[in-house]
Amino acid sequence: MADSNTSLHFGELNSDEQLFRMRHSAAHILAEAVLEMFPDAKYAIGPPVDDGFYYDFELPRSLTPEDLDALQTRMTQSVSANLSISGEQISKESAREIFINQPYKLELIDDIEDDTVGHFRHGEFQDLCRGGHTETTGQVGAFKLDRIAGAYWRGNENNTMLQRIYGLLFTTQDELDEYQELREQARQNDHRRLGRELDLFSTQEDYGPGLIYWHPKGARLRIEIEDAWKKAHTEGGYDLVFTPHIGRSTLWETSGHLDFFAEGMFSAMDVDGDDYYLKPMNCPFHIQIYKNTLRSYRELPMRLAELGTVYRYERSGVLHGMLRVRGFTQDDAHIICTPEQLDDEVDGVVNFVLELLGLFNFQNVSATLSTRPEKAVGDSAQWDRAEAALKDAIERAGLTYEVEAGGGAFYGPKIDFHLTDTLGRKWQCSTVQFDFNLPERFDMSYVGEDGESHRPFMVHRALFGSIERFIGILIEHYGGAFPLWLAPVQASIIPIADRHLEHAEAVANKLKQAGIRLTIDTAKERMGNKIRRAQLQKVPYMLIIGDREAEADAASVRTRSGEDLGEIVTDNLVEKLITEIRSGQQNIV
RNA sequence: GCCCCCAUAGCUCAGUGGCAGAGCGCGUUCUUGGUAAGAACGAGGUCAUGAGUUCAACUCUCAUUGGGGGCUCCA
Repeated sequence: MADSNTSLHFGELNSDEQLFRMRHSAAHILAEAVLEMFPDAKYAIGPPVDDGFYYDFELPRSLTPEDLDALQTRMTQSVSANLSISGEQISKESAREIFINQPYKLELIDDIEDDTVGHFRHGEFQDLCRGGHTETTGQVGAFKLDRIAGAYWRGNENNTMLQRIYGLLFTTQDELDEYQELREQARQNDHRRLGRELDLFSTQEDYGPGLIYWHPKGARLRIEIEDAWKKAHTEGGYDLVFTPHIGRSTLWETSGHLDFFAEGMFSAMDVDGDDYYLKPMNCPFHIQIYKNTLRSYRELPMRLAELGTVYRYERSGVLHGMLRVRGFTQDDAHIICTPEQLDDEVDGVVNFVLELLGLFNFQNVSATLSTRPEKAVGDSAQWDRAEAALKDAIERAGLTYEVEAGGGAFYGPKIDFHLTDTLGRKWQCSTVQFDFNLPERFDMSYVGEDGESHRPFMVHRALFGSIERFIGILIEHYGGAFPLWLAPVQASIIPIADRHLEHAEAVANKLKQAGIRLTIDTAKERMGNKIRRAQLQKVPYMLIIGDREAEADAASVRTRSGEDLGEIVTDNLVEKLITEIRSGQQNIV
């Protein structure tokens, strides 16, 4: 446990540490304000976070937004008083006396292993705390209480639900304002908003939450992505398959899903007296394809890939746009291989992930390696082997990664790759998971060089994770302004007057023959308005057709970034667009 | 699932215990134009659903459904 912070001065601190202390002190000041407002409040914990701080409380009533304003005002008073913040180590006994009426603090004290605990105070306020504070309450910078949320005590859903107050805090008011401004801009890129504005997808709230309807433009985006995926997989040595959407209960009994994943599955449907289930995963089906005949080591590695649509019962509170849904399509594949092939296969998958994400210009991909949990199937030698294969692959690829010790599934270790949405929330997309369970349960085998039967290794992997989630993130990533090859509408042809329609159609035909997706805006509107409409739809190119262009068999080209490329002869325009489309697609492999 | 908030036109949102509103979008007509909004007129609503309180409920209360922010979960 850290001791008092008073020996350090701000000048010696790097700014991260300084900000951390400001946020931590602000949390204390918040707790002080809450205790003034509610003398009976029970206060729990209040750490700094990425954009500020929070503190959890048990209160006699629910907080309202007005309460936040009042609390903010009280906090400001404490800041103005510029009280000195001091800390010391005290015995657990004296701590228990101080916090005699604070059950959460007492629980924390009990769990601290040292003989002494940290005790911090400013003015009348005191808190159990390991330290890391500013010297006075006047040094906390610019803050704004932001929102109220619920949070379980110690993150356990069996415990009391506390009220959490989040505050934003930055060194200066300018930085705080800037952060709030940026956050507001980020909201403009929310995929749910853009999905509606750009007519990409919808959910039908009356007819089942968490189910995505792909509108023509969203479907086009998806088709382009799936086509690229299929091409890359075919070239990458995968075999594409299709499997059923439902299976008899016997399949799910063998796979263990009815034992371990029943809560995540939709209820059974009766078919001729048997229970059938919608698939929550594709694995058991791919395994059937493998097991359909006796396999030789010569056939391995076998890589079976499918854009497999699965349905999972997700609890209502977790659904979120396209990012967490109840029906989604995994770009799933199962690699079945010999132990000798393992390292190459894992390398191949990790590189494939990076190539595919590279196609969409995702930067700063971070990985998590999750290792053996306490309850696990398979022997430890296998686990060691698999974990080493994953770790080596990730290091050879030069990725930064975190290790989540014990975070693996009971059936095998895994690597996850996370992408970040517009509001900074991380979502698991790509994943590479070993499975020591299903090969056993389904008694998978191959005949080795030695003529004996062997158990193969099996790796689950998904590059996008789910098409829905990936495209949701992708919409935010591009802010709806997709690169030309992905744009649902690549060009909008804008005739200036009705007499230019004929040439507009001639240009359209040439572009269409080259496979370019376009619309002709024939509305009885001014050109300026048509440009505006195309602009709002984030159409990459606007092709203006007037007298001059009709004369020259050309179009005046405007980009959605507002650039005027001037008049381009139609044939050259086709060439230009095709080149740009191909270069976008060929970012891959 | 849990805590809090929310639900009014296709969208974004005002509003009141006593006749339902705006902007955008949509339709019609006029306008035929040169790089982000031409004009006029018009159509759109069981104010999410169900119960309750009231002379009277879109408005207050409760429940349900759905949405949002978190928490938990995501073998």
